Amino acid sequence: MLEVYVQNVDNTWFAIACTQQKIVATSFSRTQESTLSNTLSNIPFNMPVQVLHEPSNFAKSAFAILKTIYDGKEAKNKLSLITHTLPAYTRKVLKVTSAIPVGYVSSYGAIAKAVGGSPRAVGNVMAANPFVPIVPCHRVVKSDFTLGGYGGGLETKLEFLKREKRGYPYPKKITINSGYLELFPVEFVLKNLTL
DNA sequence: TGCAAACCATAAC
DNA sequence: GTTATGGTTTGCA
Repeated sequence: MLEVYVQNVDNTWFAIACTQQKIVATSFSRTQESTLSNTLSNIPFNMPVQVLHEPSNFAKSAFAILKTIYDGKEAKNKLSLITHTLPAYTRKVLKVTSAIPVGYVSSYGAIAKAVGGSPRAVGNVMAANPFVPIVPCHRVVKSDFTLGGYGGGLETKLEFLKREKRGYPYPKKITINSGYLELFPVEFVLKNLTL
């Protein structure tokens, strides 16, 4: 039986679907309803679920981590995610996306170069990300540094990136297994958006 | 700039 | 099996 929790922190709703120690899905949004339905829609098969109101200790710590990430801060503790129910390619893309640090972005195409497949296939994985914002799909933008899409709305994606500004000056590459991933300072995106 | 064609993993038929 | 669908990219006018 999976446990699902919904909680409001500083005017944002967060939800967690989990076992005793592991995360199956997370999300956040403006309303309790959409947050809950988002999370429920990412639960694989039809695993039985109970929605609880009093958070377990594990849920409490998970909410704290979600909020830390949401605030644009470094999360020192990591949550363990249940991914074996997801397709292999999806797992690879989510894993590489997780390697993008706060303060940097990458692009759909750059991730495709790192893991194989096409930019559009990567976009499809982002759109279906069950672990928002733990897997930082908000740090994936188009190759011209415009925003691309975001489930929670582009405004939300932009605010996220603003909070993650770190002032890094240069792009860099990090090595993934046998390949590399290109990273760019968030400022490359923010600078472009002077309207 | 704008548009068409190529791209490729998934989910839905 | 097959098809339709993208949170894209690239090339060319």
